[in-house]
Amino acid sequence: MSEVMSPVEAGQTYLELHHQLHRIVDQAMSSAGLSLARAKVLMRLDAHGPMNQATLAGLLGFAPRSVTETIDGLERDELVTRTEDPHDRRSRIIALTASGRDALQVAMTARSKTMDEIFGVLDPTERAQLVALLKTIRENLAQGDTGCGN
Amino acid sequence: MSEVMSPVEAGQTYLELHHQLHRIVDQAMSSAGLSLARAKVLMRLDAHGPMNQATLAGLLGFAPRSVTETIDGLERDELVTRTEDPHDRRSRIIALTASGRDALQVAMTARSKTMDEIFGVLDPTERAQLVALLKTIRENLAQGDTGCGN
DNA sequence: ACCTAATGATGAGGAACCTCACAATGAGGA
DNA sequence: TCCTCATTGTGAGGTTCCTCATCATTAGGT
Repeated sequence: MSEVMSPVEAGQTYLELHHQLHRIVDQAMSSAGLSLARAKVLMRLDAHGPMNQATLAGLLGFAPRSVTETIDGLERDELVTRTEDPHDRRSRIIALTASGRDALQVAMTARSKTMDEIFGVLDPTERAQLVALLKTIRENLAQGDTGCGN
Repeated sequence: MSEVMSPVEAGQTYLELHHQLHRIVDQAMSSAGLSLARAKVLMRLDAHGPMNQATLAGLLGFAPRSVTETIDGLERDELVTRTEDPHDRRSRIIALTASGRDALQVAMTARSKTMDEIFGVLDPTERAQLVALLKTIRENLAQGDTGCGN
């Protein structure tokens, strides 16, 4: 415990949690009707309003191709609409529908509940600590990468 | 910063990093010849010796079906072998080959380098803190779930 | 011995990511 | 104008995960 903590050991611990945590959150949200991936998209649309897929890809840190696919599904389920952009005939504007907004709300409730279960075991000070550490990592990540971060 | 840190906010930060971090590590390792997923399997085999797929699934926290698929690939590339279990005709024993061991070594080097880049920005005390927090989360996770954790 | 239940692996099918290649469009310079 | 280059979205194809159904085998009770 008080041994020297190598980056590799830290990474090991992180990666072990990684998989489990993602699955737990995704499962909880899927049960509520929206997978984590879909919710991520809808959250952005809710926060920033309608936008084209390229912008969405930038915000999410996804490849454009991945956005196409996710939107395909969301459109099929009528949670978003894809309309032409009058100013640029290449681009399609994605917008939340009313059902999309409803679904998002339900999913976010489930999400919060799951987050409480997972991160509620830490006290507020510990959570602040954790977030500070993660942000430090994120900041120094942004250097050599795609730079989409947030 | 000194605001109250809610579980949801902490989770938000965690999930944002999640995707990026996974991709960075996976890409680095893939460039070195072994994807993260494949390396995970090979690491377990290296650490625990030959075993059947169910055991492997338990150790990894994967669904058995996922192990079958990953092993298919590894076997195709001759990094592992699948042999009959003389004591149980349902089961197949997975074992590392020499090439598998070599590939793993190369991949682990790449992995370490990437971990250094990511977690090296924290000092040892911070890393210890991070690991402690993650372990706290993991411990309390094990209650309601598959219980494969490590 | 037999019948039932648990277990090991896999087929089928799906979701969420990716890269690479490409058509259509837009934008800017010569 | 026209030529080139960047950008938007998507087809094609791959990987890594999943669940659910199924088959073969083993194990356990009676």
